[in-house]
Amino acid sequence: MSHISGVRQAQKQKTRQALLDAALGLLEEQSLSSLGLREVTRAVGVAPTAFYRHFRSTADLGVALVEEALGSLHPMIRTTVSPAEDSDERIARAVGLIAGHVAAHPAHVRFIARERHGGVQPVREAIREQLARFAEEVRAELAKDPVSARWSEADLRMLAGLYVDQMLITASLFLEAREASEAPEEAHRRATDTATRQMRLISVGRRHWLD
Amino acid sequence: MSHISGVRQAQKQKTRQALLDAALGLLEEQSLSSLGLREVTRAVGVAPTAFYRHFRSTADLGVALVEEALGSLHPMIRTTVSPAEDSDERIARAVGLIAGHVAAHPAHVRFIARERHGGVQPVREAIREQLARFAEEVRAELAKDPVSARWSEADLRMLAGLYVDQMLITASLFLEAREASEAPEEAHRRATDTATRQMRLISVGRRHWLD
DNA sequence: TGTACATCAGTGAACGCGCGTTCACTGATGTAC
DNA sequence: TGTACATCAGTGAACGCGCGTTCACTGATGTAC
Repeated sequence: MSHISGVRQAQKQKTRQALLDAALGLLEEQSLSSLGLREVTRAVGVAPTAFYRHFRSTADLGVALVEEALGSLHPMIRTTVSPAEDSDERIARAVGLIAGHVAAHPAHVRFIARERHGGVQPVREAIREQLARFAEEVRAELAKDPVSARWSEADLRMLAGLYVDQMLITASLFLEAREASEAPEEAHRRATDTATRQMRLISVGRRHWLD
Repeated sequence: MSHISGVRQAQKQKTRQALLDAALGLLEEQSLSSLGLREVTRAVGVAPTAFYRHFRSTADLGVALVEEALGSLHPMIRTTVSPAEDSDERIARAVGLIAGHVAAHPAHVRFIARERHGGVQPVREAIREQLARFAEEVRAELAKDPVSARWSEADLRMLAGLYVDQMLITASLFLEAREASEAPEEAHRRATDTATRQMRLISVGRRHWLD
């Protein structure tokens, strides 16, 4: 079995993951465009030159972080959108799922929010592509819903985009609440309240779209 | 009159503005957290040490850019929100105003989008404060509208926040359209279409909020 | 199983370079009389 | 108006430092027989 997994490959993978983890940690307090290769290797405890065995540049590492950060979002998005009825319970569950995701992966959420419009073009592009895939998934889920029966394709795409943007806004809001110097619990409560009301308004708009 | 304006003060102001303009230009291709003081002075053609006569650091310059970039938005926001009826013409005019603003000040829009969640804390904070002021202005305008007569304060604040976020999303969309390598005109048209549909959905939600 | 050779993840020295910051300075502008 | 002094925006040399990248290397892991 050693020729399938391989001690060497496993060790390499471990170092690669350590570089990704260290970079993600360092990116809590700066942007990718100012992240240094030596900073990352120093944090991991390997020689600077080891970096090149895994990534061509910090931009390249950033693209890998996009896959890692947004890969974990796919299941959550499906769960958030899929149920049929636009009930308050459904909205509460969606908001709770987003809050839970932010609590579980704050650094990933921060990275995406920061680099979505950040200074590193290949990373922006990678995020844009992944979000477009999310929007398409959401659109497909919405299309299944009887509520959307008479909706045009363009309207469905518009609504899917609105949902994806709203999820990111809500996630950012929860992230800011975590970082609030005073009363983060109160900030979290307010974030939940605002997100819930906004999603309700979008739901109301959806329900009456074809009136 | 020279002791009021002052040749010296005028020249200083001119250099300061040149530093701000040069920084804004450099920030089209990177984030503030990687912007170097020497880069900025080199672009202007002054000695690196001259920078300190105007700003304590690039973060300090960034805060000044926030004032400059968001100051110009206040009048636009008022015009966008103020009219009473939720007609399609009103939405078309709002989308047009945003598109015009992006065309007139693309670098300012990019700066705000990039640094809103960027790696420089004082700048994030300055943007957050300015956007909160915008949201409050919007809330006050909405409150005047008869449509909002029976709305709660919390609902008005929620809607104001939704409008502000939506304006930023729309502005980013127009910015991306400008940068689209292929068919930027087509991208602009699609941005207009998406933004219009999304604002319509929010309007529908608003109209039926108290149903 | 044992041996001989190949691979390749990680090393460590070295490089040239641009960075932010300090300091004493210069000379045009401003002020007092 | 003219003179003598004060102010202060911008200068330029110098500093120590960390950066990204190159290169030949080492030694553990993998492969062939």
